[in-house]
Amino acid sequence: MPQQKTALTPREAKRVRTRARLTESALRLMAERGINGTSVSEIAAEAELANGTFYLYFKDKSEIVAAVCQAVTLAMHNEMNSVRLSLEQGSARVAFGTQQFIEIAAAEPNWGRLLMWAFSEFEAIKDDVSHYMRLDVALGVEQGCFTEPVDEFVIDTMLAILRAGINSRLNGADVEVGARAAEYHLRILGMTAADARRVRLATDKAAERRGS
Amino acid sequence: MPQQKTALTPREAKRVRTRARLTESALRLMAERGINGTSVSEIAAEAELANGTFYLYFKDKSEIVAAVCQAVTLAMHNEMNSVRLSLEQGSARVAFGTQQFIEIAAAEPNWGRLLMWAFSEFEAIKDDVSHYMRLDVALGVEQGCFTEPVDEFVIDTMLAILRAGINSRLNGADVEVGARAAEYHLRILGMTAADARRVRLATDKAAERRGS
DNA sequence: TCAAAAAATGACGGCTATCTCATTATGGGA
DNA sequence: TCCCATAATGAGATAGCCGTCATTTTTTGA
Repeated sequence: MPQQKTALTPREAKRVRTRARLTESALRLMAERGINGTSVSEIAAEAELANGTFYLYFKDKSEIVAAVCQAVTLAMHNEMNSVRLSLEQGSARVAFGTQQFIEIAAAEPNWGRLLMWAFSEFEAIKDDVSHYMRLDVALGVEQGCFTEPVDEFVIDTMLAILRAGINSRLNGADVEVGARAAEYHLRILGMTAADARRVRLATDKAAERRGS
Repeated sequence: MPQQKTALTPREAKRVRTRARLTESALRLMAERGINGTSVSEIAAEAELANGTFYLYFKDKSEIVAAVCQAVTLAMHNEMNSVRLSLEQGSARVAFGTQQFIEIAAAEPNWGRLLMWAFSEFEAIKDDVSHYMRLDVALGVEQGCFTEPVDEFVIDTMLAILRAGINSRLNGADVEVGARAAEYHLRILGMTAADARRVRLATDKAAERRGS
């Protein structure tokens, strides 16, 4: 692969750095105080820039909100994709994805907390988060793992459970809520409680074997 | 029972009427634009009152928010309590409560929409909504209907599913999402899919027999 | 009928937020 | 070295909201 890593002029590099400082500041503040609870001037101050500088990098506040939310969900998915994609059963991918998503949110609380706020204050986040979930569910349906009819309501319900799991975990709940959320997902999709547990346990082992 | 219906002086009656106009206006606007998205002056204007009049009836905005949210959850619970309390099984109460709560929210969309906003913008609503849910779940546990350990996370998950159900229903989904949410609740609580369906169907019949 | 009490008014001060723009600082390269 | 494109600044224009209060209007009941 062509390594054009630093094909950036010094000027471009500075631009990239400053922009990153803004998004990182925005992430920190928004995770703590919420999206609506964070002002542009606060973001700029946190990045040690003047208010007006912000607008050289983002058209308005909604633009940085979208950028930060997208960056976070992308980072979270990247962090689990190699293992996730190595699993061949849709049911296993659902179980792993759910558990792992919650664990990453707990390990990187700023990501998790931003997500919690975004679920309330930035509707579009749901599309980003549910994207991979939909793929995994579709795979499982194709393979006949899931009997329940899979429609929008099922996805919404799964998202709601995922959210509850992240929230519990951020508030100090035990690791096992991830496992429970994963099993709940499988049960919602039509598997028996016993099968759900079996798949989840098997997935745990497989993931451990392949995990970093 | 002593009928002291109009033991109100004319002055008191006017006060009550004006206050009601304010809460009704607040409900309408907040259901439409959200709680944070509705200003005190808008509420006053909708009630055809001046801005300052609002503050003769409520200390501040948070006070009317609490009043409206409490009134709505109370009204919703009242609307289903007679049937709900006549059911003897905790599992039946959970099934009926869930389904009915969603149906009432759909039949009275302002109530439903306010609830949706409140879930995001007025945390305390969760206590009001989950209050009866907790009682019904506890009853079921006592009766041995539910095998799953019942802790905060189960309640949070159930609330999340309830919310997803109301939301779907308000967005035009079919009545059956209520039934599905009810069955999901029972499954989360440890019942098999088959048992959940059986209980839900039996509850439907019992409720129909006793329903108004 | 009419004075006193209660209800209602709406302009206003204080605050905070967004976004603009004339101006200044910086640093890359001819 | 020093010019100039680019980056950064921060005061200010505009707007919205909250909550107050001196004033006016309405209503009651003697």
